[in-house]
Amino acid sequence: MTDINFSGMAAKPDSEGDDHAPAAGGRDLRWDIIELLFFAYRDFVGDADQELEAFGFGRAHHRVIHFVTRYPGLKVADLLDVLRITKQSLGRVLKQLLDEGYIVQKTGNNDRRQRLLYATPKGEALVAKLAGLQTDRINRAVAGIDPAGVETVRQFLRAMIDRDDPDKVLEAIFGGGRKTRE
Amino acid sequence: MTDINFSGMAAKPDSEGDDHAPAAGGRDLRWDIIELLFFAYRDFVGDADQELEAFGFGRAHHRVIHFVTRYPGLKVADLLDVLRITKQSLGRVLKQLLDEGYIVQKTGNNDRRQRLLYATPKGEALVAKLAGLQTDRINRAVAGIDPAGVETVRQFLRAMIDRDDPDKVLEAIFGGGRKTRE
DNA sequence: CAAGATACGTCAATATGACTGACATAAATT
DNA sequence: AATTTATGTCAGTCATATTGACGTATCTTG
Repeated sequence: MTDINFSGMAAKPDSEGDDHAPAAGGRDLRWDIIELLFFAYRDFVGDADQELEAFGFGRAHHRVIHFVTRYPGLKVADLLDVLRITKQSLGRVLKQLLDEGYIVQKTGNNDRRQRLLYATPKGEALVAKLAGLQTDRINRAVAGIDPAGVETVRQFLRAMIDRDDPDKVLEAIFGGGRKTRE
Repeated sequence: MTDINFSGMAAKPDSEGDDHAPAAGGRDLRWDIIELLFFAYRDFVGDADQELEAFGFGRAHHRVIHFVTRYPGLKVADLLDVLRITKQSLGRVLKQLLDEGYIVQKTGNNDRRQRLLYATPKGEALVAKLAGLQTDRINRAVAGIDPAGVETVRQFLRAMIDRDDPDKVLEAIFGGGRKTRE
């Protein structure tokens, strides 16, 4: 797992006076969320890892095929914004997915320089398989939470995201308007 | 960023009948959480990246110094369980942190083979700085959420974590109720 | 139209953080 | 005394990321 820097809890918090973390006893109110995010995300992405191995892919492939499936017609430049990697890094992974038939490119109608990306049925099937594992985990996690609570979770996650430079995908997520769906 | 495989939304979900994701319009109820987790985590860990660069460290260093600060006296073996990496991978990073004075080792009292890890004031200061950025983000995110809602968020995150093989740190986190060392 | 900017692809070199496998040492356990 | 455990380390490899440079097709602009 990667990558992931994850978090950090502070040894000497000073922001709220009362917030400090005495070793393993007496849990605090905010740093525990840092840790929870680390472990939750670690296990969440771990779900897909085993499956990916069977296909000879890594997490980078998952991210690419996922967003292409989810946002058909995504341009290469859009993908770079979303993933925040360089085109050189994307290149290798994207080429593999193209060569192995998980993604196809179509020349843009308005701008023929663009290569619009689309998942093939093969690609969609892979994404569906991987997403199934993760939605299963999410469904289990929200099992004991009422609809209003689930909306609160969504609100929290949305509020954790930077909105300074919303790329195309983030705009879709945030509905362009207010935070909640619309 | 690594690292991080992240998520995936499915193109053809079939688990709940109603859960499917039509491109970028008509957002669904579960797959959006997959994406939200990806972006939230991406930005969350991104907070620390710039700071780490200034110190010449990477995310791996952050994870190590963080947990050592948070759980003083952690054994090397405990750290391997938490981070889920091999000792070879940990070795290089840990050695750097030791050499540069962010961490010190002490021989275990009961078992003299053990190297118990402790953060130095220098190490704690770094962790505090990094954690501050992340708790700021969390505090901003929960600003519009009432205490009960925040507890719901915590409940959700806890439920996202695998409990099969709880390591020492996870026990502390979940012991919140009773096993926490206390 | 010519010049420049843009979207994309690619070659080359490098870094980080992970891996497997093997082996060494000290200290605890049997 | 033999074995197991906790840790460290050497050596090689892999996946994914980086920067920098360059090429080419295509769109935009003066």
